Amino acid sequence: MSSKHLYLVDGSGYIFRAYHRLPPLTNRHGIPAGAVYGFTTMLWKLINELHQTDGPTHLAVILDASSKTFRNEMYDQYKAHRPPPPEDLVPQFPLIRDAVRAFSVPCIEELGLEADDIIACYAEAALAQDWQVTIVSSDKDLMQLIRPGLDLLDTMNNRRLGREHVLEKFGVEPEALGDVLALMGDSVDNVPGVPGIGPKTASQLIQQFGNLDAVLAGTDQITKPKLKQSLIDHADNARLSRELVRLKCDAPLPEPLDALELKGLPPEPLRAFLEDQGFKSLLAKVQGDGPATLPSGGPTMLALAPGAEEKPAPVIAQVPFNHKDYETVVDEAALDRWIAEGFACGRIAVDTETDNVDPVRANLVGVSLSTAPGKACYIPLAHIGDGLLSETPKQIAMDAALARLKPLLEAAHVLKIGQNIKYDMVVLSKYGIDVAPYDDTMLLSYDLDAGLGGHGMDELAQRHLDHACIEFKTVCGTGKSQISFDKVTLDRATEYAAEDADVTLRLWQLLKGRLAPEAATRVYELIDRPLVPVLAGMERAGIKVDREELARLSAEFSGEATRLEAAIHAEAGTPFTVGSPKQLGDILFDKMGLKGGRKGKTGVYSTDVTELERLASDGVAIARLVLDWRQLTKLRSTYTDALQQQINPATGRVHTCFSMAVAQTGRLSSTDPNLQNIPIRSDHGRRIRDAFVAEPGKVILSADYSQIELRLAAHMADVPALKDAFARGEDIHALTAQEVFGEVNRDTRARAKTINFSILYGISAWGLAGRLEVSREEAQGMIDRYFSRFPGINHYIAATLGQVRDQGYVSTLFGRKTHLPWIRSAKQGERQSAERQAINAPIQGTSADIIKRAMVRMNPALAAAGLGDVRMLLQVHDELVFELAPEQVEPASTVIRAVMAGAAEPIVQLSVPLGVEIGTGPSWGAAH
DNA sequence: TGGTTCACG
DNA sequence: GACGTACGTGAACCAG
Repeated sequence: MSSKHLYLVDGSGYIFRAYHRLPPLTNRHGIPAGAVYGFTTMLWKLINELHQTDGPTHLAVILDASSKTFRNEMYDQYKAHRPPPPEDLVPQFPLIRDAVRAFSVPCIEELGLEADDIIACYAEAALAQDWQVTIVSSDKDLMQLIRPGLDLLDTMNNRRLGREHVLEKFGVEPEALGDVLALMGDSVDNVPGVPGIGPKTASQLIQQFGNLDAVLAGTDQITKPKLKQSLIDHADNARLSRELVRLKCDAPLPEPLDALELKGLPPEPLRAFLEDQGFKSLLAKVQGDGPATLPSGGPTMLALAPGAEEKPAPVIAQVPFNHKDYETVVDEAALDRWIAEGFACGRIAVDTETDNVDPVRANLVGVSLSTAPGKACYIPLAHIGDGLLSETPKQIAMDAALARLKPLLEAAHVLKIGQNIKYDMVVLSKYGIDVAPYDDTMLLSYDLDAGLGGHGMDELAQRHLDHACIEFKTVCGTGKSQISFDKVTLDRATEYAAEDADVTLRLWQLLKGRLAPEAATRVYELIDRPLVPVLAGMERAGIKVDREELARLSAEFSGEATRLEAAIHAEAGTPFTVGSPKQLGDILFDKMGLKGGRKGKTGVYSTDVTELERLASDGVAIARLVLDWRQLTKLRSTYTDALQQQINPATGRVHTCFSMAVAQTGRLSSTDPNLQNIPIRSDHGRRIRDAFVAEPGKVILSADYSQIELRLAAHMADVPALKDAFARGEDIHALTAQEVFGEVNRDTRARAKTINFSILYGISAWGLAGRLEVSREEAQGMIDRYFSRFPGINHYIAATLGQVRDQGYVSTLFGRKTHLPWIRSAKQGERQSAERQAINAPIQGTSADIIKRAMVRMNPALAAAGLGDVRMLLQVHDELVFELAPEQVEPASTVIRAVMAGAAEPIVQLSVPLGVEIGTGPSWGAAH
């Protein structure tokens, strides 16, 4: 075997992938160059990576010279439906040839031949001389060439494709692949194939008969009548298709094989080319200046350039966990030693232990500290023993300990490191301590690894330190026998609490250094970290609810529900548990014999709102009754009853907890209670909002962004018609209705609204068809019209999908990443789900970034306007809720509107205005 | 505990 | 040609 190894790069595939992967960028001369940049990067990456393995000795890039080839003489419809290359791609072709030459690599094309044919010819010639051949492509036509000594390299997943791949994908040996391709045809290249035959059937037929001729000769053995007839009717098409997919491998070589020899990579021509185009980040990489750094001016391409994410995780020699080494601090001298140590280190991990998961209700029970891996202590402050046999253990007096800890926790030159430090801030603020400066390992993890797993401490310790933390429940128990932390013995408490601080410090050491190389500094420092004390303040503030009003609503909803239940039982002819989907399904579809299908793996009938609405519109009385019953019981159990329980007796208000590291996209979430899903859409529901009131002498002000996600989509996808409409303040759904349906009325506007949301969610024609209750074809037609009327959306989707497949994550305009590992799932459903998430996450996430920035700036802006006592209470994704004096409404509205509308700047300049709508009233409901 | 349903953006 | 039937959340309830 010769030691020579030829690499043939399918240049056309590279170009189109580069084009669709990158946004429309221009080079230093103002010429479109996104594809040039992408192509150059990919080629550099390829050569660089191959060089580090047992690399190629010969390499060439193969391009298509023209659109007309010998195949058009065989079949004039060949590739006839293929649209011409995009307008902004055409001027990039010559630049791409320049790029290849800059690498000192031959760039080969030949009139009348497609790149695939030239590749086949070179492959044939090289194999004849016993060379190894690798074709850099994932094109299925080229897979026909696979044989011993020849494989394909799919750079998208860095996979080698050989015989096994063809067998797995098409069920046949590579030699028989041409026959399969001929039967199935190719709608993109307009290879006719045989109608009704796709990859599955084609593969099955070839496996059964051996080859195409045998299939066509053996139709009498085929049992399915439709398939048999189609094969007989279109036998000629099948034979023609066989010739169209056959690669021509006997043409003379444009350059001799030896001319493809790789002579290293002379730096000068490449440097000159990159400099001329203004590809600075790539230039830096080529010159060995290390990985791409943060974006600095110029086009956005730096942020998209691959490379930085491929660093190996740093290996830190791990100090073992030994719980017996932790110190229980019970005298002031020992405490002073630890505090001095904290000042000396300049950073210290801190964790508080309390008697309640709700920080607003919690009392401080102890504090743990850590200054180095393995070195941690616990300072018990309010332990009371088990309350039965043991006595209250000896501890430092709370006041004395806090007086000593306060200077450390507030010292400007000592960094306090916490895991979910918002909790500790809320607790400590009740004791007059304002923790600052601070870092939060939960947020570090969230801003680096969103989408790769949870961000709780136990999970992070397992993932990064390979350490299983002592579980809270093994210390305090669970369920009825659970005890509060102040009843835990000091030695158990120390093991648990000090470990938390120890783990937090270790995690901080691992995660903090990743921020800059992984381009997460901006999101962490400018958005999430500064938001922590803002949210802590909102949680402490809480919002007043009118308990009596809630109780009245509960009683009213109860009464109505009881009446409805009786009516439902009467309709059903038997009493049953209306709240049981299983029993309801059996009553509706078995006993009453209504039409409806089984759903789900559990085999229960679906009785959800769409199903019941369908029945109700068919005049089924019980369906409407059940819907009304469900609404009332839902509102009562989830809201009017539960909220009364949630009122904090000490403050008379409800204090939600905002979670910063739960949502995959950067949004907040709200729990205990969830105040982000308080009803508003129904009349019954809206009355619940009226129970959220201002304290006497104050009013509620609600400010919400109007259609922020659609505006961001218009900006991010660069859609002129949508941007203009937003700039002029037009009704965007009406505009969409006009463009898609040609007229605006109630119905078309409602449908247009659905379509607009569908686009944000990355819907399929099937999904839209279901929502609008039209056929799949009609839905596809609407989507097509939408894409043609609003060009840019298409490109955004293609570029986003290319990006996520390439790098495994998508980013917001501010650089927040959402990792989507399922994008590489072998299961189609999981993959498609990840694709929809990829389309939505940058939009939803950018919106989340913007309102978070508004929140970070809000209190200082209000204070600067002399409105320091205006209180921000809630955030509901695109809405902020405030409590203020009536005379403050006017000046505060000005400040709030300005802060919210300008929240993206100066980091991001939007090409659409952000609209802010403000309302006020005695209650949250009235403020809308 | 998992499945179902439904409240919100 | 089969597949699936919109993105992101949290809470309550039923049934096993």
